[in-house]
Amino acid sequence: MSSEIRLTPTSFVVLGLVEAAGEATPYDLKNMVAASLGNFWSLQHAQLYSEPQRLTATGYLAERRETGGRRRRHYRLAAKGERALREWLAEPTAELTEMRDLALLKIFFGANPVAMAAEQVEAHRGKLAEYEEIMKRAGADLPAGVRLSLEAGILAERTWVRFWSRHAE
Amino acid sequence: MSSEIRLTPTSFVVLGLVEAAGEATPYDLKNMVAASLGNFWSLQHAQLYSEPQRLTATGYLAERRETGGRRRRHYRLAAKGERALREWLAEPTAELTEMRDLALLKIFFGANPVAMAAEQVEAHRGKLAEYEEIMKRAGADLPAGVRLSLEAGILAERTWVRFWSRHAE
DNA sequence: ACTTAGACAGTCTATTTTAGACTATGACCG
DNA sequence: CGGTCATAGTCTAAAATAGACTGTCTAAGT
Repeated sequence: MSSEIRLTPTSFVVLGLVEAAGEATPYDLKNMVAASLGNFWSLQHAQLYSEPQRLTATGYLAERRETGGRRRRHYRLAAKGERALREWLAEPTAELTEMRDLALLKIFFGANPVAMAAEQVEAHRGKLAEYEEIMKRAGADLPAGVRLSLEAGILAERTWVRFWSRHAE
Repeated sequence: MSSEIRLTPTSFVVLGLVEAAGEATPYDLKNMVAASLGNFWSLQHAQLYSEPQRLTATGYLAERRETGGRRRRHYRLAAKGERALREWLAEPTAELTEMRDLALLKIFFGANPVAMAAEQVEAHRGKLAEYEEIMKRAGADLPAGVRLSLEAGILAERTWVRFWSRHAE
């Protein structure tokens, strides 16, 4: 439990996922991210190995290490982590969606929108279809928060499909 | 012109802005970012001091330094930078919008959406109003690409206002 | 029994980016 | 002349990214 660290969004992603799983290895986390929140909050898989170590060193997580075989590390929430997560969840934020859209950046600097549009429409349609599929299959059993963020993703993708379609000529 | 560097989106932001300005100091760039693309592609102002140096060292930009006073550095596009920018603009991308939304992340992990919604509606309404104001005042004279990305921002903000309003109860 | 392909699981490094404190210069006002 | 505000720039530690690289286990085919 060395000197304190700053808790970043990445930290809360780890804390939140570990809580949801009860106990998880970095590899589990990686799969959880890929299947859900990775769609709207991307991070490097290497982070899912280093961040839990940071959080363990400072008492937010507890680690249990396999003695044989791959000596995997299994993490669970420590009381301190639980508390930190609760507090973070309770605190509303006025921070806005931050977006990074390479296609839009190119347009801004004068790239030809028609040339961009075809690929973008297709890519966004694909994402939209994927989300709608998840919603159709699993929508009803999803935890409320997960479903809500999925809905947000669907709305956002629809917006982009509309936007780019308009410029596809 | 030392060993090559990787050109990142940040590099193209600098190249693009320098081209638009003809010649610019980091401080000019900082103001340009704040007034326009900073809304949809955030970056640290310190980057606008270090990135042009990187680009100058590798021949993408040319630097002219004031001899007296503040010894400001003025940058303009070198032929190599011009070429790189052209190529980047011409190349379409299938990369999707990447978004980072703290409020949504909290919701995902079970935060109370009603508690989040009030602040979010207000913040997004504010942003939307700001964009619409710019569009109303300057819309007609804006370069096409700039106007288009502004339109995209407006659509996105409307989507978010609608989403959060629905949950504001 | 042996091998090998593919899924599973994790590590590493260099570079970039972020957060944000800190410093300095010039211009104008009383 | 001194203060204050806008202008302009620097610095550092910590965190994140890109992506190559290395192992381990299982199961199917030979």
